[in-house]
Amino acid sequence: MSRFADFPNPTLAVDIVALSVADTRLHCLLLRRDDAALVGGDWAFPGAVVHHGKPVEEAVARAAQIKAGLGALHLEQLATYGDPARDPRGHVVSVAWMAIAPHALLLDKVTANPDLCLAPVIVDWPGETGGPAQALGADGQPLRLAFDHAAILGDAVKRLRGKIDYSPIGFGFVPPRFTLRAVQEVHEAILGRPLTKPAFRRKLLDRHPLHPTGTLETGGAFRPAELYERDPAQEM
Amino acid sequence: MSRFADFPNPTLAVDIVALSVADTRLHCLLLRRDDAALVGGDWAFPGAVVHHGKPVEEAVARAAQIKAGLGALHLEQLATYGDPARDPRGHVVSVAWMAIAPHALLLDKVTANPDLCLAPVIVDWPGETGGPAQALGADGQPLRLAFDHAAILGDAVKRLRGKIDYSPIGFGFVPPRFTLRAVQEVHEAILGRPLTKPAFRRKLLDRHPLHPTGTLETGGAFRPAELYERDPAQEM
DNA sequence: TCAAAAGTGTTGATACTACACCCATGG
DNA sequence: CCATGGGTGTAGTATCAACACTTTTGA
Repeated sequence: MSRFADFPNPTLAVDIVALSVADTRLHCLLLRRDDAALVGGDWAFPGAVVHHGKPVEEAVARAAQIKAGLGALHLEQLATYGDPARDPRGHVVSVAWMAIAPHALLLDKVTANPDLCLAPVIVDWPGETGGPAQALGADGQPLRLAFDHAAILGDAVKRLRGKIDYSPIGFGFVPPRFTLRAVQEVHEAILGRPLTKPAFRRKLLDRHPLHPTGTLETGGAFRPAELYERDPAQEM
Repeated sequence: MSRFADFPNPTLAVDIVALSVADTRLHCLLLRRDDAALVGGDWAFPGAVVHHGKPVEEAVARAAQIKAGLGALHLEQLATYGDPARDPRGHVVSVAWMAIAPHALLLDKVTANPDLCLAPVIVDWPGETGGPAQALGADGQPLRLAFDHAAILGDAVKRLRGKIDYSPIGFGFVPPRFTLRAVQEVHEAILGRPLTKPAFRRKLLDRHPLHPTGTLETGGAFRPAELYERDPAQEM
């Protein structure tokens, strides 16, 4: 390490793109910035600096748990963003991570912390083209995101769209017991288009080992749907 | 940046996984290490340290061009590896990049630099399971790779296998004018299994805008194949 | 004219979509 | 018994893999 100390080093950080689905729409967790004028936006993803000698995952845990209050959830590395101009305060290279959680879990943290918000996510581009994404405020207007976080958000959506079909990642958005309709809403929110119910049900049931629990949804009007759960041996 | 200078920082570096296909087998470019005892292996991917204020891509260019002599080729970020123990000399977080090139291009660099080699790549795991990969020496025995480079190599192959079907990335392994058979060999090398010719031809021609050039392959015995080229407007 | 590889046509199986339909429940 | 969403059956279509076949060249 003596050899490396000679080089002037960029700072290394992580940013957490925490996502959930509600009302057939993707939402992301954002943290209010005091220094909006300095960092070029009012809102940003929760982040943390990587410390020397500690795993990158330690910074991820710090950003996700302490700053945003998240517990155990699905975490996946997205990409690393290294433009020297991305942070006006200095050269900060950031490893972006995507966190997937049921909406209620993120909502709890938002109500507990007034500096957090859960903003609906909008993408302009169709399919898997790629590009930046927007987060909407309570008034329906796009929020000003700091740094390159609009681009990171777009990359997160692109990653999700690319793997939602074949991977079990969609189950990260629903509680351990869920209706098939809830999973369908997750897929519709991510893909940004409606799906046909019978086709979706069948694909889901033969692609993933799901068990009907026998218990039914409660609280809804009309016929209650059956609750399913994933095979506990399966991982993301 | 004054705020960030307080934190002790890991060193940030890049590693280049340069890949090509020959003899229906994937090959990777490796650099001989003088310090094999220190870094835990005789061979490693070419790398470079990221300098403060310079884009990460600048380090990629340095690692790819100066150390390995590569020119313009397809580059794609793989992932970032941050285990504090991955480099015995100190905490070095590395952003791994995949470089795709025609085999002849890498072979030229290897013959020009005796510290480089182009090693066949072997994976134990089937399909898209994932896991570490091995690079073979001239004697057919696995080479000792430094750091976590066996895991990085495995991740590179996994990425390739995941996107070779729908993405045009396979064309990065062949020259601008190529036979369809050459592209098929690339796909077979990446997937690790034989493909049927008619199905492959049709899928390739449907999915990508390819133009027959009218000129034929030369130098082969038997019937020469037609040379195709990609639509110049298309990008990776 | 023969061997080997280029390139094409056809068929059978599979997967997916779309539509129609039945079921169960609260009011 | 009616409106509404849960859940299933069926048929048409597009996709894909395997096989057989024809074509073209060098020796």
